[in-house]
Amino acid sequence: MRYRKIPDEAVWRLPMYLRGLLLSLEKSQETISSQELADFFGVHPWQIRKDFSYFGAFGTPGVGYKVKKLSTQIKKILNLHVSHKAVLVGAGNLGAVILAYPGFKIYGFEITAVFDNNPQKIGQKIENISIKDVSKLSLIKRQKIDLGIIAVPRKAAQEVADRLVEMGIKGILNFSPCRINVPKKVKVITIDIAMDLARLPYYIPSS
Amino acid sequence: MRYRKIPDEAVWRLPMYLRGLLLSLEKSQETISSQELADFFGVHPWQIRKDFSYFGAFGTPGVGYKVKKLSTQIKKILNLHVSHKAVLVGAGNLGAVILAYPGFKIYGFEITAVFDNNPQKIGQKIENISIKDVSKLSLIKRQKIDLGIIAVPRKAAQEVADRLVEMGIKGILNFSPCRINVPKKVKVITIDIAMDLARLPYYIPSS
DNA sequence: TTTAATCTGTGAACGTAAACACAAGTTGAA
DNA sequence: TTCAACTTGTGTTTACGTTCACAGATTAAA
Repeated sequence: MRYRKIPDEAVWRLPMYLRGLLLSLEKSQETISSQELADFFGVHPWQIRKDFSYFGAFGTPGVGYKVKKLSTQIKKILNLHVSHKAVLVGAGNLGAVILAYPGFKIYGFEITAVFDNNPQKIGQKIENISIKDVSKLSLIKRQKIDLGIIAVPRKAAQEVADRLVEMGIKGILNFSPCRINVPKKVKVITIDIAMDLARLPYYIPSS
Repeated sequence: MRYRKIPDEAVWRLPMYLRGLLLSLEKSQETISSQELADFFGVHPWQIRKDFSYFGAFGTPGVGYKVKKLSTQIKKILNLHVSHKAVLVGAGNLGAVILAYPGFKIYGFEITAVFDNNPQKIGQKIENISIKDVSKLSLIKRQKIDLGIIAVPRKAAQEVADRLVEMGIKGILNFSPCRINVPKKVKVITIDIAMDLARLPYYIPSS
């Protein structure tokens, strides 16, 4: 394959494909075709093949893809072949849900530290992790944590992000409904539930 | 303006612009330029002007946009000028967080019904809404509810979605980590936290 | 009234991604 | 060994979205 710029969209879709593959793997399926995968997600098979082709040739003509092999390769592309440690800031209701969320494991994520600024919460444990004072965030420097999850009120989000960047965090999942500014080398993904909900009514014919 | 197909991406960005406008409105700002708005989100001003232009001309050359007027117009475009009622299915930890989430209000959303299948939860109240048996979902037909929020385990998600569609729900916000099949007229947005997190490590140089 | 500064709205140019079509590889049956 | 059925990988075409550049509208100052 000649060199070609990899579309952001292709990278964006890989985790989706990976989820499907891991599900097939659970069902002990050995091989899967682009058609099967496509049906699973409601996309076109050529889209999937094209996306894979940016990263190499993983399949066998006439057969399809080895589920196990392909999922391993996608994990490698996404840098998910090694497990990642994450720090959670904000131990409120949302923080508790995130901590208890079972879905992180299949991607190899582990939340190993939790911080909050509420004195009543500091020292308590949720999901077997004791909540520490956010002013002691530098504690995470000893561990190899490269991801941060922000689940604090909007007004505190930017400050927390700044601190996380100082501590060497490379990627941030932000649940506060606001943009946060970080150096270019740090990747931020913001999840804004209300905004997502606000996208629905456009497609609903008004009553 | 000549007729032109409106890019999905433009629609997608409108709720973002709206959030910025509502924030400016809180600060009693009267007018705002595309440049100001753009700086706020880290995008280009011509992108914003172009996006608006698909829906009409809202600004004044030499002045900018009236914050209040523009936000009203965007709300109208997004069909957010009327408030929307939503039903929540799944009163677990995640459900409780969603119910308590303060961000829905500014877009005019209100969760007016909650369902679960756990007998221990049915009858209890959270946020002053009593949890009802999911088998009695048809109760919502009397109310004018057009949005559904799914916060149940993956295996139950499709079934819940089917029921919601039966009840006439037009849009679904799905927090289960799976695709759900619905008729074309129903719009679904799926939020998969783990998948979003899985998108980060690609951008992190491996250690 | 004139001029300079400001800012919007939009056609056109450009760049990127999706969709297509098919060559080439693989399998299994005849 | 041959042929038919199947599936991948990718160059090309088409569609779409972004960026650009500027005409035209507005304001404020001279």
